[in-house]
Amino acid sequence: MEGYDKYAFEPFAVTVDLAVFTVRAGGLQVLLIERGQEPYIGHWALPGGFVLPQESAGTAARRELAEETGLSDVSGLHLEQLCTYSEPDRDPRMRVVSVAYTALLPDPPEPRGGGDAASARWLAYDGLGPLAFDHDRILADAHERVGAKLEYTCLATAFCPPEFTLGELQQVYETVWGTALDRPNFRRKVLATPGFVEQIPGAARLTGGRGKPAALYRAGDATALHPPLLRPASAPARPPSQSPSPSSNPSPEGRSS
Amino acid sequence: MEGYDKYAFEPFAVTVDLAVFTVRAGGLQVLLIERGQEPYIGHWALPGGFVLPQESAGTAARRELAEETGLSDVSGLHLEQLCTYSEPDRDPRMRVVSVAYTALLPDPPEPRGGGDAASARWLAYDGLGPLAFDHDRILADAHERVGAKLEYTCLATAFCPPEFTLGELQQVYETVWGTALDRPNFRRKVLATPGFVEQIPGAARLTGGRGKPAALYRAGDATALHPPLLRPASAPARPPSQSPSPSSNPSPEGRSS
DNA sequence: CTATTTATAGTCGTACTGACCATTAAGGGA
DNA sequence: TCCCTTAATGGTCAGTACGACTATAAATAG
Repeated sequence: MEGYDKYAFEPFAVTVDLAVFTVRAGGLQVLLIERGQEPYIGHWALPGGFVLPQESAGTAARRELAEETGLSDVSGLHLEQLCTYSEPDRDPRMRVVSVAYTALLPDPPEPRGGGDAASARWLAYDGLGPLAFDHDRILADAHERVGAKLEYTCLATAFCPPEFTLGELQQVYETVWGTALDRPNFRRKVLATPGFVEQIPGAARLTGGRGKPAALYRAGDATALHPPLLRPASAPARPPSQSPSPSSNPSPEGRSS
Repeated sequence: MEGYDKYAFEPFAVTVDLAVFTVRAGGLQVLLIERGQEPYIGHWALPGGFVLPQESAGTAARRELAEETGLSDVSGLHLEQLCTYSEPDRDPRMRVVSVAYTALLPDPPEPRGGGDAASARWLAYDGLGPLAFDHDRILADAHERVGAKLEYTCLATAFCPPEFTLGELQQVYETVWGTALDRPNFRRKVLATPGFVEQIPGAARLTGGRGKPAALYRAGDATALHPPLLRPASAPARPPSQSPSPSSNPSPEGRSS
């Protein structure tokens, strides 16, 4: 911070990029926009935009989240700073430093074309083609972060609507991790963690028609999971197959995919 | 990323700030510089500086680390991006977005006055007065991050010299967490984790004169701790008393201390 | 009515952990 | 020299957590 007058500094453009996840149709989906201009015209990219002069990056991220999803109230959603990407050549047009955020949505609406998004859509995380800029890497980092936070926080309820069954909560874990979990054991663990979920007395939901009705739960007030709910060491292969996260090294520097 | 021509954007200055920790004299110490000009003249601040036009934030952080510590080779040191701080008013002079990094050093030298640091010094983490800008918050976030990563990674060896005893390794945990740990249990846990440490055959070190000589160990090649080594729920009070982390909310937005 | 599906309840053995106790090997002081 | 202190090391034991598994209940599909 010393030496404002000793070092010349170059102005940077500062943007936010959003990796917005949801669990729908039994799979993990990501909100993406299709680029309508060069560079990377026709490629999918993460939604995002410039940080305005009077707002913080977090404020900008929440504003963009509202614009891109079309949701009128995004104040209750989970939004978390992921990492900042600053490779000098990550945007061929100019020097852009981007602060990436991750958001989790329960049961999202189809995105409207509002904001500056040409055409925003929910796409399955698996089998995504190459994204624009370094967004492959950002998305992989975001996926890894979300998967890790499911282990030791109560974050999974952020993917669920206000009332949910334990089966739906388990599907969140299975979808993000790409692994199958033992249902009785999962249930035992969740219920043994105070404040993770609380049962709604007398309520039950028919599970898509078949099977015994499941009790409904609300998110509790706990935020941490002690002890954590660790994902199995090796993924025992689940129906919606999951590509293993390509970023084994979480360091954000050193490469621009 | 769409709409470069629709939104006007204001240029930002982009800097890096470093929270550099070491364990010395039985306490946690931080590398700080004393500000020689307004604002916050006379206050202590985290070392840092501008990101240069042709470098990434990570490159800038490593360059600043070498300049401020006076170390000739910082390539092997642990350096990790922490968070980006972007409150519009965090620097009264201009709009500065700062990418914060955390570094861990074993047995560091006294900092020379090189680089642009007026006077850099190692200060005890406990009992620090208010720092310049929002550096109190950055430092608290860094401390919390380091403490958390000790739980589920093998990061603790980054605080230790190439050869160390298990007692020294335990002191790292106790110093960062501010809690006392049971020595036999700690030993059992560390040795039961494959690749955490490996014994140097036949080597032993006299522990400051008194007591049985301790075996020497090297850092292993493992990076993760499965299962994790969780810190005790409540801190059972250790000699170097530790101020509980003032940032219970890890979100980096919303306030500028 | 029967098979199927899903939720829920419980069992059992292993692994891990926290709280201890015991032994070994060094130095310091009377 | 003998004994005490200090620190490393080795071990026990019980409680908890967890993975694998079996069993029962309550709904629908045919």
